[in-house]
Amino acid sequence: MSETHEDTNLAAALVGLSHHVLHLFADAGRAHDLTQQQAELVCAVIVRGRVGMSELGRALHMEKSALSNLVDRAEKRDLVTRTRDPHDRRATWVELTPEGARLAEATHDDVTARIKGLVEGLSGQDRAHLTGVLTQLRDAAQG
Amino acid sequence: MSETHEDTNLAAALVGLSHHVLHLFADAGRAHDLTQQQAELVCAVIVRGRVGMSELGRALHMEKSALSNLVDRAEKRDLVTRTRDPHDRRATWVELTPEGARLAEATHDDVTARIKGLVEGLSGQDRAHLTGVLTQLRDAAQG
DNA sequence: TATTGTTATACTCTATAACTATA
DNA sequence: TATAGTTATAGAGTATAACAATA
Repeated sequence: MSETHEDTNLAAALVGLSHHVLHLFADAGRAHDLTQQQAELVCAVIVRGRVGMSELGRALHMEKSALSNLVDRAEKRDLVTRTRDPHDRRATWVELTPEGARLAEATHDDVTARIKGLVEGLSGQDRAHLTGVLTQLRDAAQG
Repeated sequence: MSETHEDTNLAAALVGLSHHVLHLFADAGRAHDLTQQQAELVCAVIVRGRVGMSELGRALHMEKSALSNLVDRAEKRDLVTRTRDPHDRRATWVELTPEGARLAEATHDDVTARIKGLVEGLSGQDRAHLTGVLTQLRDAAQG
């Protein structure tokens, strides 16, 4: 197999797997009456503790206006709260409510468990290697 | 690092990377005035040649009604056509129009190129290993 | 009866651009 | 001037359920 052809296979496998992984948020969220985007939002907040709108936009790859709307709806559903940063009054911090934290934890655990189930067919060596490579790729992508 | 902790890292890296990969469709599509979902649709069709609604729904992880709406809009924009299967008149085949095929090829090439750019920092050995593992995971996920 | 797909309804999500407030 | 975020508008995407047609 040529290198180019193999890269094409790599790309196809990565795209198919990415679809599957993000769909896990839809599945896990549905169990708690959260949309996929709401599930991604609360999981992104819980792993960061407290997070600004800009960082959240980068993490979720959303325009600031789309994120503002998403946070609006999440706030109405008592999942998150907004607070102003007193040191830079332009900035907003997003935090989970107790209810949001409860759903976020359940959803995050569910997604993580599903991913663990997905990779359990791999050898420990393959998993360790995969973790290193994926981390490197993700950091390169976000860098 | 414990195995459990390492699996958590694996899950986090996979989620972050999946976000990035699917966002490539949004970027690549925008260059041709396609939404992310339209870009995913025409790319899914071009790699399959001609495809039924059910298979498309599985590939894109969409409910049949959502897919029906997406294909409606794509048909209005002259990206795809629907034809009835004469052997099973319940079934519908989706094909690309010449215009749809042109945009699909450009978008697919663009996404593939971006993914190749992403993995070019890896050694040939790491890439080959990654291709094997990702293919295995994708097939397990879709199986 | 089961399957394939569409339609109806009511939301949620998103992009673009114009806007406010703060730095 | 630049940055952080919101609002307005209009359209795209989605889930649920009810529906029609075919197998």
